[in-house]
Amino acid sequence: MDIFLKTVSALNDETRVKIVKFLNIHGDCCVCDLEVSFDMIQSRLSRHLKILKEAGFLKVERTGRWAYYSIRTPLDEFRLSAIKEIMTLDIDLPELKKSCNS
Amino acid sequence: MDIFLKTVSALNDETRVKIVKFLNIHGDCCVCDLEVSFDMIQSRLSRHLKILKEAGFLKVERTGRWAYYSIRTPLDEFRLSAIKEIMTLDIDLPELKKSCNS
DNA sequence: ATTTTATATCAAGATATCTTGATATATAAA
DNA sequence: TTTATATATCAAGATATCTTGATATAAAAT
Repeated sequence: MDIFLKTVSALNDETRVKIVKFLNIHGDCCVCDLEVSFDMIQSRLSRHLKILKEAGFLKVERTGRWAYYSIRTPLDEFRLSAIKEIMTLDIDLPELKKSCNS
Repeated sequence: MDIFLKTVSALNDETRVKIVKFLNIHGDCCVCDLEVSFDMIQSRLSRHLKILKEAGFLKVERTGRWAYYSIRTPLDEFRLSAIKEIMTLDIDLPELKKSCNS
């Protein structure tokens, strides 16, 4: 039950739904690129990424000072179906902007 | 987006997850039977049922003074996959107890 | 008509989540 | 070794959600 609720509550936020769709479209992104793309302060973004990661939607790979977040694979059927549903949503996503020297 | 968040936030509560699993196992139940089965005060139960109904998981049929809640059909793929996931969860459900004269 | 039964809704306190700004950590550059 | 950059975490206020108890509605029984 706890894992299910963690999974579901991770999806229960407009910002995180946008992040999931954005990463599913663009693949790996470092935090600073997401920061400028979404025009979001860093602490807020970092927190949302952590929640999505701990709910099993994202993985991180660290290289130097950068942390690259992406959709975790493989995903179980429920998370997959959630992402599939998110991809059908008519959401206004920002453009991908590159900011750092990664 | 709004509908998706409504759907997801309906699942974001242990009580409602239990109700969904219970109704999926037992079929139609009136509120008072759920009330005694779950040993839950009526206003609380009524609120959770409303949230699940408005999120598209449940339907109500009224007969006399009774309101029978059940899993709505047909369900779209995402809601179906959520219920499927809920059915796999190892949750302690109460016994079905009959209370009213329905 | 009055009372009882089943359900819904509302107000208010308790609890959880989100956002911001400040601070911590850790790698790389100077 | 000092400074700059990238990311993470924490504290506190703002906002949302949950629970309870009180009240409302509406059908059936008396």
